[in-house]
Amino acid sequence: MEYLNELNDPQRAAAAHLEGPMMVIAGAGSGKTRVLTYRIAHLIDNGVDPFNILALTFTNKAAKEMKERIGKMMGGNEARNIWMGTFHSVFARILRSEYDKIGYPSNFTIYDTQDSKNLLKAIIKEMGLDDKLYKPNIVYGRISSAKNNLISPQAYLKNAEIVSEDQSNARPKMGEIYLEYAKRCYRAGAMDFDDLLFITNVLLKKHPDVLLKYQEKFKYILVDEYQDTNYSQYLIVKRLAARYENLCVVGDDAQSIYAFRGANIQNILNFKRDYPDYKLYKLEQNYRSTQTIVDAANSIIENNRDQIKKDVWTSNPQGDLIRVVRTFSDNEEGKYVANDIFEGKNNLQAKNNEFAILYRTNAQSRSMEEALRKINIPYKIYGGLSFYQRKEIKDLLAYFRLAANHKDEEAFKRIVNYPKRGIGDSTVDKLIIGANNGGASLWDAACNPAEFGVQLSSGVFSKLQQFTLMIRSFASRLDSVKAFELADEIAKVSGIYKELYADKTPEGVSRYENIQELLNGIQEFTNNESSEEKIATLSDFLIDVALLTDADNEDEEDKDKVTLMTIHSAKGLEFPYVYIVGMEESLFPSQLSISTRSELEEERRLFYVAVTRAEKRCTLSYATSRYKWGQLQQCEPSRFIEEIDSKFLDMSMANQEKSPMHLGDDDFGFSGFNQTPKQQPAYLEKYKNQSQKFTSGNSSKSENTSKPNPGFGIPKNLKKVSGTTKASKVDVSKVIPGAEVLHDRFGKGKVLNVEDGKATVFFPSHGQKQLLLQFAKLEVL
DNA sequence: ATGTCGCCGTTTGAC
DNA sequence: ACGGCGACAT
Repeated sequence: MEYLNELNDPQRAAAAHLEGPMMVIAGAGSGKTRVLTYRIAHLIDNGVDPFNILALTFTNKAAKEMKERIGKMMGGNEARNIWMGTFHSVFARILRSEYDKIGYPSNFTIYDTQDSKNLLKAIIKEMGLDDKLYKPNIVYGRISSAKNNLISPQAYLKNAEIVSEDQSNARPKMGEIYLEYAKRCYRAGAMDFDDLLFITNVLLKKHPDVLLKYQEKFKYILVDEYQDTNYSQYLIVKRLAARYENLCVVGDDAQSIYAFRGANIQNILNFKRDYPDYKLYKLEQNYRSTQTIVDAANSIIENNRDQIKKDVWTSNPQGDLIRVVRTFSDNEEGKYVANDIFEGKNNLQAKNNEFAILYRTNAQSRSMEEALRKINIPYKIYGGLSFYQRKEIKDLLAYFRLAANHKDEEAFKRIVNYPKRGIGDSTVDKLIIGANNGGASLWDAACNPAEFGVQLSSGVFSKLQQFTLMIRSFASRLDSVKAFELADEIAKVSGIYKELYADKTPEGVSRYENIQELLNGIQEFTNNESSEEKIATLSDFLIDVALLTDADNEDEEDKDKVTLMTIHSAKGLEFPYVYIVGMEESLFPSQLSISTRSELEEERRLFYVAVTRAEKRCTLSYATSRYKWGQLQQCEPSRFIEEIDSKFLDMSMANQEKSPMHLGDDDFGFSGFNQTPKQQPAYLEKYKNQSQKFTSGNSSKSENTSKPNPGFGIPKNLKKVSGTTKASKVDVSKVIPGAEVLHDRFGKGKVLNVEDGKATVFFPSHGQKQLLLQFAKLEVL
């Protein structure tokens, strides 16, 4: 037990806590994972059976890492028997074993977000509702938050407050959609992510014997990232812990950044109410960052009203000031960061993987990527479309799913005519109607169309039969054949392999490679999970796959690369040198999150998370202009920069007259239009004053923009549109100067001149902008 | 039954 | 700017 000596006093106290409810409030970098792992080891050393421990995390990765750490500490196989995983994976497992109590098949499908939205889209269409009003995203969000708050469709329909809310949003049918959606999921033997938690709650509530069984099993419960739990998760934990109250929750209210997806910070604040005799441990010593970074982060979070009082400190050296860098454009910001990393590698003797570039939105990665690529710095990007969400992967997985669960409606629809086999939309529509009328699954209707009143031509009927026969033949070997063997066969027999192989476009090649990668993964799974007693089957693979994400397979080659990611995905990570880019109003804090205090405070916590990722040096950068949705926008520095106590800031890079870097040739996208003031077309002169007026308001806040746009003879808010990619019904070159035109997004404008098939148009209605248009969709008025 | 065009949406995102 | 998807045309 000497490992407890590796901890500081509060850490040790928390890790040594054996019985009764406890909460650990852990400041950034204070060793919270360490406490969790040491406590689990300590429990086992004190005679607790690993089978009686449940540890819940927010990502598979976190669970895996913790398991490995405990395994290393304890030696032997003790750690293997701990139930450790995400809420979803742990309770999916329980639901599969208690399937008879909940009326689902044990091999129920898990619908991912896309499946759910597709089903909702279909339902909205079937109900004859306006899909402009009932947008799948909105409906899904509404249903999701209902489920996370344990509101069933029936309760939803009866809830006066909700009903009137939907009514005032002109969406009175929301409850009916929810009800139909729930029915259809049930009929398809499918649960969505929220169902996994919702139905677990139902199970534990309706079946006291089951509840008791798991209360007895999980005598010790630990929950990581407690600030990120939603109500549904909170209640599961509360129910399970009710008997023994050996509950340990760990979190940091200052790092709660997921309220937008249902996380409820109140869960931390309410712990005291639920367990009055709980013990509170505060981890306040930061081991990660320099004093400057810790103090600066504290000065940021001080601006929040809602927080648990704590005093994060460090005994680390003072370190460098936080550098604030201003550039003139997003591209230049990229160049600055790339260059600075390049220099840093030399001056600091640092490796690529010691640098991270963090941003608020994924779209910001582009300018960073370009700049890094130009000077050959290897990097890796997190985020974007996950491997498992790619179309080709979902297609192949749909074959597996349908084989395992014939009732899976979304899988059926996805592959019944993919690859093309002559079963078109009209056939599927007929089957859906038949199935709905008979209250049966799509599969049942497909097998016996006549029974459900579906008239099909004999040709289509036999094609359907071939299809169902094929699926059945896969199904017959699901549990007897090695996973890889069957998966490979399905890829071939279904025609997917051939279809993708034939496509020689770059995208097609990459799709083909993705399929191969999936098959490789299944091969690996087959080898790893097979034992002498049991082979790993495709059924086994399917149980895991719905809950897997990209982070679960890390590449070896990615080891020494600069990391690019959103701040959200950086939570829990640390890097010696961190760049937080795009420190601009409207971007960070996001335009969409500044209307209420709580939203703004969440953005601020996000900033706190970003700064506390840095160990040695933190750099903030902002651009004074950047492209957003193809439009050049003027930007002002983020309010968050001002919130940091200025004694921690090095502003020298923000106050320079000229950019610290050479201006790029094309940073402003004005080429051919703006070379010298002399060449400036006369017609611009008369708009100049107007335009300057418009811009001055924008840049007033920063004192450093005495020369906002040196060397350019036209007002900086004028902009060139290089032309919409998809050319055009209207030939712009035919537009006559002086004509009034209507543009599809900039509204009414006046044509100033036409040259080389490009029209220069002035749009007073659109922020006083003048646009150079080529191939634009213009209507002459 | 398959291809083309235009419109939508575009903060953050695990499971 | 740009990708995805659905409506519409071929």
